[in-house]
Amino acid sequence: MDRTYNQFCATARTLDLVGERWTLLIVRELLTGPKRFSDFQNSLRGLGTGLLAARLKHLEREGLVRKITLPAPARTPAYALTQAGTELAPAVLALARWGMKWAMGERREGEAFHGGWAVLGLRACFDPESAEGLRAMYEFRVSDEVFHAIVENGTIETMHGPAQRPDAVIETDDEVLVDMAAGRTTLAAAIREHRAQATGDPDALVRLVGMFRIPQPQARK
Amino acid sequence: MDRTYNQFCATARTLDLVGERWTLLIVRELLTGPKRFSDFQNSLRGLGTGLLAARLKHLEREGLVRKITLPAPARTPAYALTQAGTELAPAVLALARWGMKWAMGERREGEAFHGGWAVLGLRACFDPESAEGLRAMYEFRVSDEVFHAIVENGTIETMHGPAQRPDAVIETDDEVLVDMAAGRTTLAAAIREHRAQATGDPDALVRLVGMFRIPQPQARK
DNA sequence: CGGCATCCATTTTGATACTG
DNA sequence: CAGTATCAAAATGGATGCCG
Repeated sequence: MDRTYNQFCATARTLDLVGERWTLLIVRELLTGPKRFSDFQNSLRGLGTGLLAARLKHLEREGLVRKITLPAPARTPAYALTQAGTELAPAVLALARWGMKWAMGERREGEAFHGGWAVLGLRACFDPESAEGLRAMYEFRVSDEVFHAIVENGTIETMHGPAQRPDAVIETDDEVLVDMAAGRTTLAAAIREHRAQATGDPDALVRLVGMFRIPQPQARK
Repeated sequence: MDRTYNQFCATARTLDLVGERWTLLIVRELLTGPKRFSDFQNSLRGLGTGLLAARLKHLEREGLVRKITLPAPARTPAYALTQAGTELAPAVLALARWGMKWAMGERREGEAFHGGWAVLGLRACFDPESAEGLRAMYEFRVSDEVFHAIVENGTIETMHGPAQRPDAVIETDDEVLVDMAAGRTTLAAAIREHRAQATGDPDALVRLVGMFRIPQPQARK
């Protein structure tokens, strides 16, 4: 372990820290908020407990992740990104944008799916210009998971958990999100076709559906 | 081989394609233009010929890399990025920017260094606003390697090889580039202190040195 | 639940020798 | 120079057992 490329290069140095298998997916999970050990086990099938523990320890040692104790009443240990870890977001989102355009297509047999991934996908497609002058809070409920998005000053933040005081609430299920990820529908169309229920401030909803630039999928060649 | 995360997620799908060891560094090399098999061997120490061949074959099969024949008089085989491969640039550059801020510091004992990496670093730090309205071509000569940069419409392209008709030429050596990468000097300071020789259009040179926003290195915590 | 330790089968990698 | 072939070392995946 701790193999290094031994290159004085910013890309190589970064990959020395986060380039090993599973590491960037752990970061991806943390981009929507702190996670417990078992949260990772649920969303990262194939990653054994031993390797997960080793990866978390490595990220902690390297100052990308901090071990925390969840506030009462949970009081259970969890992991959160440090500032350095949080700032990996642009890189992870760039990988996600590339994947949306060049690598998504249909869901393959046996592929796992979690709502949080789609929420991060929305963030990756966020278009600051479309959100100019808007300040709004949205809540997404999807199959007993809840996320929220805070839009402000042309920025978006997407996190696990309920919103404080949402301007609008969107309720839907995994199937719709999968269809969106596969490019078969859009947020606007899903609402129009009653596959997603939207309530709250109509203005905030209109702004929401125009806020994302979803890349047109392409074949690689 | 061809292990997959088995997740219907854009980030995971991308990492299925380019997340294995060495793969993104191969892409990094190709971001400054086509490379021959031996070019990779020279810049990627530790990557054996067998694994290199396997990685290139994989990238070719997946439509990220295309095998080409270099134009006369070379006529030797080489590898170039496809459109899909080229569009990995934002992700690689995002990783590089993170590394400049959070992972660079001093050059460590035994770390390799190549001018091309610094040139890519410049591209990663390029600030479109600073280059607004500028159209210029620069040539960089550093220890028997030559690169050029084309600046146009707030975009930059940095490639291996001489410029067609450079507006300015900057000549320097690895040591200066290492100092720049370590944050110990800047392009402007290096020219001022005669550690880099700049010739050509003074206007183009003034614009050049103001064109990059080099991140302030931070300690992770 | 949270997490570490251990054992083992399988993959991946690194290094080198070899060939057209 | 452009790769193949080969083999040893390391990383991973999966299971299981343990302990607070």
